[in-house]
Amino acid sequence: MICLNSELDIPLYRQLSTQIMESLVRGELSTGDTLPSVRALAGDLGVNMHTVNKSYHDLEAKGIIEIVAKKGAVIKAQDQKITTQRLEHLSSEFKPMVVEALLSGMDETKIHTLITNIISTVRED
Amino acid sequence: MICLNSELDIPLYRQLSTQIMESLVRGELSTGDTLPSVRALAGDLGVNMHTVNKSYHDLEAKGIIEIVAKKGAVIKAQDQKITTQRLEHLSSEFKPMVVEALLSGMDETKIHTLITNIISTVRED
DNA sequence: ATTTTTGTTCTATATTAAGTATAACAGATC
DNA sequence: GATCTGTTATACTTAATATAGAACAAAAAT
Repeated sequence: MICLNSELDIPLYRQLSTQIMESLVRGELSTGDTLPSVRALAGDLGVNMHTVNKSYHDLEAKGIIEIVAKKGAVIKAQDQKITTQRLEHLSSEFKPMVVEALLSGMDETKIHTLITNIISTVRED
Repeated sequence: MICLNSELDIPLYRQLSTQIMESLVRGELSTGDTLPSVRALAGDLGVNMHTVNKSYHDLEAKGIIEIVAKKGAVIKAQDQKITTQRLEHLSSEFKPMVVEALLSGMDETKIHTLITNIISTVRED
């Protein structure tokens, strides 16, 4: 179940993108599945059509879904090869947080444990 | 050496905060050290005084420095105890990236390796 | 004691991101 | 043919980011 919170300082369209990606990780969504229409989902979530549309295009830019004009959005098959470019992108996004964690007094082992716990909660929730 | 890039879609004040935190991790800055005045650093970096000021207050909010009015900004001693609250905050910030990494085809082991590499580059650079 | 430097505060402006709102278009579906 | 679809366009609001200039009062330097 998707649940958005406008009180958070995370944009609604990004909350939606993340939660759809989490559903994919959990296996609640699989390759070939069709996402609801932007109007239908916007109605369900109580947000504007354009907010959902932006999220879908966000997911398309990430290579997660494919939007077929005037038909709908379909989950794409995930590449199992990680490109060097993609790895560098992920690295630059992780870096500021790793620095923050280190300054909070966490060592490498504790950060690994944190990551492991996050993976567990994403898979179980 | 601090280097800002206005072409990136990361705010200048946040780039500055992160790079100061990296200097701390590397040991180039230590508890008790004084940061340059907001005007001096702004002049060196070619940005506005208020941008540096915002970064300093960002670091103060994170508990990294202490700003003494009309004197300067000093590096605070870092807490070595991680509160549950802080851990949950870090967890919620890491989560969207962990999900992205998983969908990129990375498994838990590969994410751990990525984190290890990031820590190495931050400490050596 | 005067000057300079300091962080702070205020006003102002410009740009961009985020979100909502409405409308119209044209292809796909029923 | 009517409905649903993603798309596109315009318009508006709010907030974040960044720059700019000015003024204030306390600290530091001379």
